[in-house]
Amino acid sequence: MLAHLSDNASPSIIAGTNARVGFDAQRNGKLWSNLKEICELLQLPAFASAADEEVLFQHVQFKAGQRIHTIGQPFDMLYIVNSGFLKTALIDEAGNEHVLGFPMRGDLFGMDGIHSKYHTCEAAALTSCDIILVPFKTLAALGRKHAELEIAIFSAMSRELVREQAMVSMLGSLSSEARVARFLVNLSDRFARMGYSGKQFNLRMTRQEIGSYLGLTLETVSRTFSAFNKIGLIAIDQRAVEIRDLHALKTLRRLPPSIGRPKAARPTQPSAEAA
Amino acid sequence: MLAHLSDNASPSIIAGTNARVGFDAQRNGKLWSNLKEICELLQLPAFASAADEEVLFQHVQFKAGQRIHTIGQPFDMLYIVNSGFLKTALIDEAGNEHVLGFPMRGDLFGMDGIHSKYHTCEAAALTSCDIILVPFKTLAALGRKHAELEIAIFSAMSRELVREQAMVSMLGSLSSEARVARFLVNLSDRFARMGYSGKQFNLRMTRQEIGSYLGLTLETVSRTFSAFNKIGLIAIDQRAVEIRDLHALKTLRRLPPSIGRPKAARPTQPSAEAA
DNA sequence: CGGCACGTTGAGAAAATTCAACTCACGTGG
DNA sequence: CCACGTGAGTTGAATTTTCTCAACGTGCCG
Repeated sequence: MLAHLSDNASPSIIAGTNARVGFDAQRNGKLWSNLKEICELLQLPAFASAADEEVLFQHVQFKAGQRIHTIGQPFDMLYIVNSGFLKTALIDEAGNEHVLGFPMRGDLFGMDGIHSKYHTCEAAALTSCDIILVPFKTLAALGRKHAELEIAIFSAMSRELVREQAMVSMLGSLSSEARVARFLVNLSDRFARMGYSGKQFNLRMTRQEIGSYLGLTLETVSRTFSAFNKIGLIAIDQRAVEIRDLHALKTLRRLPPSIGRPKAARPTQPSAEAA
Repeated sequence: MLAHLSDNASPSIIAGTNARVGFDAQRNGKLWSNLKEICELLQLPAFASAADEEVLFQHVQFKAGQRIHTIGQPFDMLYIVNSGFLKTALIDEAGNEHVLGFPMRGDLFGMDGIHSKYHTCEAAALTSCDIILVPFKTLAALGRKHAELEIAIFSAMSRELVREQAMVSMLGSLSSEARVARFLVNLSDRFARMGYSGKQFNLRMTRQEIGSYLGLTLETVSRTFSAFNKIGLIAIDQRAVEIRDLHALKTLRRLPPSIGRPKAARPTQPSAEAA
């Protein structure tokens, strides 16, 4: 119960250029961050002049299940995750959700809306979240003022582009096992970078959401987890994961045939038998 | 035989801020474009002050098979297609190519390199191409000068992001037939927008490249084309395509079972038979 | 203590791949 | 000028992978 929340996806106070820090930082249990803090959070090289900027960005809390933005909603903000876990997703014509990513601390999202001025995907909180609102116009204006910041914004978008390209490549060519393995390695990396254990962590999303993200069914995800568990690559119990053999997960391409589908070893010549 | 080309992916003349238009536009058979022309080519709203900019951007010609940039190559340019057809692709650890897109006239590419300062994918010409070189530093500086241009660059990157998200969603959830259908519809749209016929056109890429792009094997692509041909959605002969039923292609989810795989109608009860 | 969403597991079906043979178009060199 | 080699494309059959459907555990919230 972190804070009282207005409602679904429409924070009524607009982040921007008002506010003195000491006072407003505490008001309503909300926080405000300056440009320097944001650069650090995003792991951008905080450039010299950033410290001089007095612009403050508002934090807003969301509870699990709440949407930060929805499909079709007019775009005017970017969002930075200060804490908590989210998912971003597309809804296709048939009404099926397709998960695009799982933003967490330090991740920037909402950039899908820049082009059409409307969001083309939705973002929802998987846990309680603390999100920093970054009015796009404010950010663009700052970019025009500070060359390093402009480049940093381009860079952040480029990074997202590269990430999605890797995703496309993975979906296009890897087996289900390899996809699940890489998903775990990726989570492990991100938890480690956040200062948490990269070896033991809790999944914040359902098998369904993982499957949607990886282009697999929830059953295939579940079976693959079980198979990894059986051969000692991981230990998994519900949402609690322990990475046991990171290297194997990183390099895994395909499981030996007999593991995933427990079938008697097949003779190399499947010729005359089983009459 | 459009022009004499230096070599693979290393145009020796650096585009930038030199050059008087009338003279250099013809020198060496090369062309130079100003900011206004580029905005038009990219279908950006050409803003007022763009016309005043005297910066010129160099064109370079590539022949089919040549690479515009390679993986690992230091990034300093963006590229705009003035004419011709290309592919962009990732090479995975196993050495397999994974096609990411097929840039054509009006498309901007090379943005993958902004983040890491090195290109993470390669771009190769499928036909003879005329490419405009846009030094990234020059573009960023212009963005800082013109608010509308800065927004337009963000917008172009956002559009690419949304395009890739749609791709991820497609790879994650659509059948092979639906993917191929959408691929054809997408090509049709783009040809039409370029002023060519959206009904009849030539594929510039192999079945292998289409398959790689769609996350399918070349055989599946070929079979799907044949099936579409058989039921009259398209007419196809080698690389020549005629779109016969655009609406059906747009809405296709899955082919009726008997079409793709010509098998005798199976009894609803596959019980006692085939002794 | 239900009710219910989440997760696991199995068996059979469907989709797509693999392997293989064959055809076709095109360009090169004899 | 035509034979021939080669890369591209087509098609078939068998196999593999993944999905679908279904049943059953499990843990949590009201």
